[in-house]
Amino acid sequence: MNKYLISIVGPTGIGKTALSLELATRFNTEIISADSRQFFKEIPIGTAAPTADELAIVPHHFIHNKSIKDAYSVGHFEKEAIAKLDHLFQSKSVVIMVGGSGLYVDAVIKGFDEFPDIDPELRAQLNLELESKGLEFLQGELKRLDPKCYETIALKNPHRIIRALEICKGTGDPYSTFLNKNKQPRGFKTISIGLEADRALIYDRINLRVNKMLESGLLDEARSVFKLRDLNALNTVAYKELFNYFDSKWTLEFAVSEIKKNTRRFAKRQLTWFKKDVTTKWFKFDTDPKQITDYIKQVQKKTS
RNA sequence: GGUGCCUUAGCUCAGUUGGUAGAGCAAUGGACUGAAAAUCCAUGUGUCCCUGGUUCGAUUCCUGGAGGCACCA
Repeated sequence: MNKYLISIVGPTGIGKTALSLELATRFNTEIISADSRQFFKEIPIGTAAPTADELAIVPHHFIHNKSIKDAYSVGHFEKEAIAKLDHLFQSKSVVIMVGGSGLYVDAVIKGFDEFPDIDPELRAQLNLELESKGLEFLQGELKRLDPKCYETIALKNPHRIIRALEICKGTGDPYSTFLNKNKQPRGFKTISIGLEADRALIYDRINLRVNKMLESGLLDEARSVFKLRDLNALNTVAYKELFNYFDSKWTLEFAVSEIKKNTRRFAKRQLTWFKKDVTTKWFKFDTDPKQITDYIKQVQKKTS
């Protein structure tokens, strides 16, 4: 019997959570989250994680299961998510995945190449070198250690360069030699559902949602993690802007408008990523879930 | 009512000694293999308020008008 992962994608605030609850109920199944910030239990409001009421309707996985203090990355997530799916598919033929983070969604659906774990000290050191010697120095290092990667990488992007270098230095082998190995085939088929709306409407919904977050206590939440501000998990829209307000660098009004702006830009980047997958079937955000259910059943019939 | 200043991109403004224009921000498009709500790349946006006049040519100079601001009444 075929196993199906229903992957729901779309820009932030478009209604993925609501649709996932509907579909999970209709298919009598559970939900996997592929959202790089909703893992963290300390920051539920600013990440628009499902509420306690919503979590009570359907069992969720990878929501509030980590602390912002945990070192966590897409590689860990891929392994945990696949293990969870294997388990769920023992009793379910359909599982729902809701994803706001394109890289995390692809990690589950398409898989990644294997990389050894790298000592975090190495990245810290490279970041210091970036500051003291500049990006050009790191580019030169990469050219020396992995000329093939140097040809194709975004040379002005420090994160990309540092990632490649930490693999080169940490393993002794060029980064590019780890890429495009045979990936493990997935034991399930994926049906990808996208939610869309006019850009102006997406932006309106984002602006409204930020206001709602503030009403729900976003300020207190941000204040409660303020002293941990350097953690990567808090390099996140809403928190980083409010930290500037707490520092008295920005007024609250300005911080809020920056949160809205940066959330809009985030939504745009999500759309750019998700539009690349031509297998995704796009629906208007307010489409009747029954119609989407019918589409899924149709695809199941065709591919079984 | 009088006097002065202003009106140029979505916003704030610069500029053209007369040859139809450019910054910042916003916006838009894109990239992405363990930082991804991260990080990085690329790109314009126009009745230069309206109306006549002078001029080969006016957004620029002049007349008149409209709107805004300030001061004086």
